[in-house]
Order: sequence, then C-alpha cells, then structure tokens
Amino acid sequence: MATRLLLVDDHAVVRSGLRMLLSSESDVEIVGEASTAREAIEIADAVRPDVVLMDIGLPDLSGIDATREIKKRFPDVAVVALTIHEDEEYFFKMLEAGASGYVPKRAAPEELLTAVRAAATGEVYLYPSLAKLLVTDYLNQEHPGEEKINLDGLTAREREVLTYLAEGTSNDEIAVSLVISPKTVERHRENIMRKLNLHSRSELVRYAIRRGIIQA
Amino acid sequence: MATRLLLVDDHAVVRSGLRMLLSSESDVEIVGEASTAREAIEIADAVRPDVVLMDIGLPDLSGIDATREIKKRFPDVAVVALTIHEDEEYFFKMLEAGASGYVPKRAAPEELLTAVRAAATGEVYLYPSLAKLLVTDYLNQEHPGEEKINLDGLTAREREVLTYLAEGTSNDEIAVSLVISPKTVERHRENIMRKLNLHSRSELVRYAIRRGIIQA
DNA sequence: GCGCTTGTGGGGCAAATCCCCCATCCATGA
DNA sequence: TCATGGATGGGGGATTTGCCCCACAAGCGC
Repeated sequence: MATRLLLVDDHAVVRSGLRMLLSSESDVEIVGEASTAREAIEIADAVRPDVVLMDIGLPDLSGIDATREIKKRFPDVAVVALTIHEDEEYFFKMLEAGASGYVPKRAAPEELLTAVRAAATGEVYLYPSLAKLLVTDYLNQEHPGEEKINLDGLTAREREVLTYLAEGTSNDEIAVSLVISPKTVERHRENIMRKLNLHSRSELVRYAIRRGIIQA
Repeated sequence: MATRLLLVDDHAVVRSGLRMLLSSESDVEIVGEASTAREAIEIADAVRPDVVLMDIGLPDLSGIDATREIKKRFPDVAVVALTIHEDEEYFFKMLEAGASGYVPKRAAPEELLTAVRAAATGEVYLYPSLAKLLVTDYLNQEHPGEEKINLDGLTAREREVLTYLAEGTSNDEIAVSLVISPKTVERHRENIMRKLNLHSRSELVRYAIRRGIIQA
C-alpha cells in the first residue's frame, strides 16, 4: 500500500517540484496539497494522509502550530518537516509539536524519501545535523531518572514558593502567607519559571503535579 | 488460527470490497456474508464467527438491534460496527448493544483490520474521534457522585474548550485551533469557570487533571 | 577582600486574564 | 409559535501575569 502524502507549502512551485519528485515513486501517492496551515489541517482531516510534508514558513500559522494541531486531532498522521530552517529552535519546537521527521530543503531527494517512508511506518527520520542536536541535548540531560536536577536548580525558598504557585495561589496571597512583598514573590516566580523553562501558571501547575510536588 | 469473520452489509458492492480487502490478510477468514439483520443473526447462529463486521443501516432491523440480538444469543461472538455514522447517538447505542469496536467507513483499512484483530482477541477498538467521546462520557459519570453534576453541566463545546484550557493553552491559541473568535473562547471559559466554580486557569488545570480530562 | 548566590524589594509595561455588559443566529422543544 | 438554551461575537475595565530593568544586605567560598 502506497504511502498517502499531503504536501504543505505556500509556494506552488515547490509543491510542483515535490510532486514531480515524489509521485514518481511507486510507494508514494500524493493525496492532497495545501498552501496554508489552516488548509493543511482541513485537508488532513478530509483525506487522512499517512504523512504530511510540512513547510514551516506558512502565511497564516506556522507549520509548527499546524503540526501541533494535526497531531492533536489526527495522532495517526505523521508529519515530516521540510523546511529551509536548520536552527535548533525550530527543530526542537517541531519535535515537541509531534513531528516524525525533519528534513532541510537542501537535503538530497533520497533523504526526503527516506524520511517519508520512515514516517509512514511509525519511525522517525532526522537529518543528520539535526539528529546530532537531539543527541547532544539528550546527553546533557543525564536521564538516570534525574528530572530532579531541574528541581535541584531551585533554591529552598523557590521550592517553597513553587508549592504555593502550583496550588493556584496568587502572588498577593503567597506574599501574605510568607510575609514578604508581592514583588518578591513575583521575583521568585520569575526565577522558577526561567529555571524550569515554563511560561505560565498553568504549565507550572501541570509540572508540579507531574513531579508530585503537589497532588492533583 | 485465522479470525473467522462474518460480513454484514446490505450493499453487495461493499461486501465485495471488504472481502477483497480482508481476505488478503492471512489471519482473517471470511466465513459468511449477510445483507439483512435477520440473515446476520441466522448465519451467526449457523457459522459462529469470531467477529461480525456490522453495518448499521440495514433494510429490516438496524445493525444495532442485530448486534444486541447476536450478543444476547451468542455472547462469545464479537461485533465490530462499520458504518458511515459517526455521531454520538449511534456510537453509544452500538456500545450499549455490545459492540467490541466501532469504525467509520472513512477510516483507513488498517484501522479496520486493527479493529477486527482487537475484537478477535477480546479487546476493543474504537475510532479515535469516537473513543474520545467515550472517554469524555466516562469521565462525566461515576465518581463520588457529586462532581459529576458539575461536568455534566458543561456543553460539548465547553468540554472541548476545557481540554485546551487545561493544557495551558491561551485564549488566542484556542481561538486559532477551533477557528472561532478569541472572544468566544473567552465566553466559553467564563461559562466553564462559573459552572465548575473555578476562578483561575491554575485551578482549572488541577481540576482537569484530577478528573482525568488531561494527563498531568 | 572579592565575587558569587540568595533573598529581599522597587518600577515599568505589554499582554493576558477575569468578570461584567450586550447582541445575533439557530436548533430544539414545550 | 414562542421560549429556551447553545454557540457565536463585541465592548469595557479592573486585575494579574509575565518579563524586563534596577538595588541592597547577608552569607559563603576562594
């Protein structure tokens, strides 16, 4: 059974090129094209491709957002990023969004095919230079269960504030409880969020529950 | 041992297609076909299949009734619904009738196979969009009774928005995902919080995790 | 001592949140 | 047919968040 593919790129020329390149492969069938993120989501819904080939720079939403949405709504649809961007940020964001592959546009056609085929079988293809980023990142995490390391990055006072934050307490309420200025609470909150790479109280609550810092 | 399958659909063409699709699988053996509900029950009695692939729209009785009857008389026979209907009502009725799977006809062939294989081993395959309905429904009931009322007070749309909110998604992002105005998202959020007696996103995240609406 | 971290605060600002008000459209049911 | 509820959206405003800038005192290590 051929891999059913959806092409997403805002440049018709690029899509045409990809179509030329890919449709000559007997195990690949292009079942749709989209030029915007919203369109991509719609068409993915309609045709349920096996794999979506997703550009990142799209006119409405980023391909990252589109990927997130697609993975959320159709988890079985694999998304392969095909983009000019090779920097760390886009790469990791795309992975977090659920991409099953990441190929820079400068890659050889064979590599794109490899990525598509891998994605179709539930595997993941990463362009070597980017795979290296991932490996590096992994090695930096010393995973022997040590998510704790992040927590250790917090000072005692910060951990204390964290428990309040996690329970949904507002800055002012925490300030009253700890008998410090709301501004200091705010200060601690900033430090906590930066250290844990969180960006909202909601994320923080979820994080704290995951870590067992508080009970759900 | 191959899974012995009974196909029930009033369209001969559909049965043929299914036969083509399924009989190519070495672990599936089609042992009968029926075009009406009564016929399905008769043949089920005669051949005792492992799995019945059941359409809902049948000329005499509905596939739901047929399923109910088959499960009553031959509890060991698994029934998988294969239908164009994706609405809540048919889905739940089919489950109540004893179906072991529910696959919309638009699903990928692999999903149908997955469903058949799951049913054959006593498991249950539900098409993701429908499985979600079930989970939501499940979460709404049972439990120490009293919070149930709260969640039940939410409309379907509100529950949908709730899942986004619980994941820490901002109003604007939710608006993009649901293709509605941020103001409407805001409106839903207000209603949700009032109904659940919550007063911040943090409380909402915790609540949602406690209720299993999202994973921590 | 000097540098560093920690804990404590302040000011500012854009954005988001939270909570009201209002309206329209539509489907469903009494 | 009319009422109701659900979904959609707009306006406004008070408050909170989130993220910068800054300072200063205490303690600790080198």
